[in-house]
Amino acid sequence: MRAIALIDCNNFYVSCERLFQPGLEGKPVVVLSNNDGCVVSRSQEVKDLGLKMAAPWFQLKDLAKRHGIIAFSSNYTLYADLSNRVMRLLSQWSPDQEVYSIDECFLDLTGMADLTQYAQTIRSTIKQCVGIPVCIGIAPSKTLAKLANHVAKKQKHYDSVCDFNAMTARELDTLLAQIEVGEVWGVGRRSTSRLQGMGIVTVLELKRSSAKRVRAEFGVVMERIVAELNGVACLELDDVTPPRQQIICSRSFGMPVTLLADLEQAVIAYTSRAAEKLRDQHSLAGGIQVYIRTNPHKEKDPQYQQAMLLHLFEPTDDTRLLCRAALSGLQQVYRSGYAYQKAGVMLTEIIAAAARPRTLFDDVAAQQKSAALMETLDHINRRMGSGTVQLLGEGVRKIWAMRRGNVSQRYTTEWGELVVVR
DNA sequence: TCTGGGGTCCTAGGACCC
DNA sequence: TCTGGGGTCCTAGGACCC
Repeated sequence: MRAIALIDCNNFYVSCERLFQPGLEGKPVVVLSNNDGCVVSRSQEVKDLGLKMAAPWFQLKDLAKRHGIIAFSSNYTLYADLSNRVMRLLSQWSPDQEVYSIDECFLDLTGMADLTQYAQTIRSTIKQCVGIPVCIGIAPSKTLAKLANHVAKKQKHYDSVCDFNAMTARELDTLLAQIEVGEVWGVGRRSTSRLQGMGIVTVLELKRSSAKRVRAEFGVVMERIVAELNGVACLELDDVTPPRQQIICSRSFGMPVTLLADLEQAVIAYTSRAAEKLRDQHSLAGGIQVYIRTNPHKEKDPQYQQAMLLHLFEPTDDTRLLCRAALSGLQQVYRSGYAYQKAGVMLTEIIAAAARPRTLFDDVAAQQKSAALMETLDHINRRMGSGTVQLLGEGVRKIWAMRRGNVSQRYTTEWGELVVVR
């Protein structure tokens, strides 16, 4: 039988913070989104308090004070590094790995003997070598593996590993009858309430529903989910990550921004980040979209949002050319008299750098100069830290920069921020 | 009275995920 | 005062073509 494992780090960002401050073990801890906006990771103690995922932090401050909740700003440099360590280690247990997100991956364990024991070994090795606790679900399809992982997390007697393949069909169905349909991977809020309206409330009911009816009501995506619940693997492991088809960099500002000059700085900064990602995957972009918006939560304020897509003369990965286009778009959508809360850029029409279309009019010398300059820029910033060299247009004062009230150190990637042991 | 059929490409919007 | 960021896939509808 096919055996697909889903390994998921427990409260990943919180676990990363605790790793370097072990005194926080057992205490309620949250990690906040950019700008300290929402709660994006909660320790078990915080979940037990009933605090919801993605809740706005400013509404919770009183509650947090009462319960002594410790809040961290997000530190993606740290999380990405620890994630890489976990993933690299996990890749040793199977030739077939799909890194699905920063804190979870699929492994194909088909053919391995004694899977529960095998998974326990994986778990304890990750804990010992990196220090991050994980849960593991095993099943014949990805969708079921996600569910098995959910069970491993919620039902303590499974000891963090749940293998559906080791159960009888009847045992599995009994378990599925206890889980709400909204827990299924790919069934979001909208579909949940529509399914409930059709009388499909539990996972077992969805599993047993008619494929034809589901297809007619919801389309092929839901039809596939039902097949996967029945143990028919429709989704393969993607072990090579294809290059992104779009690259987005957008951010809310630390304070409302009204001046075009400040928006220009932000747009140059975001375009620069996006262009770095573009070059990282050896691609060129043929288009760039820029957008700005006011704060939709402030209903009393005048609202405005506008986006503009610009097509470049030819595909490029040169930060300067992308910025020039982005700025021209920004100047066209900008209206004075609004308090802007967010800006963003999106690179589109992405192609492989190797597939750059050649024309009679190519200025090869200019292209080579551009490539050399971008390579040097990236090299310095990789070596000396991001932002060491930047376009002057990004500005220095940066009043729009995001708030990060309590960010931890980059313990694993900066010499100056290593842990100090007394 | 009656106005083809089939295909592609693009865009916008919806839904979902972490 | 204060509400994240980055991505994918699917569908419907319009434009256009032969």
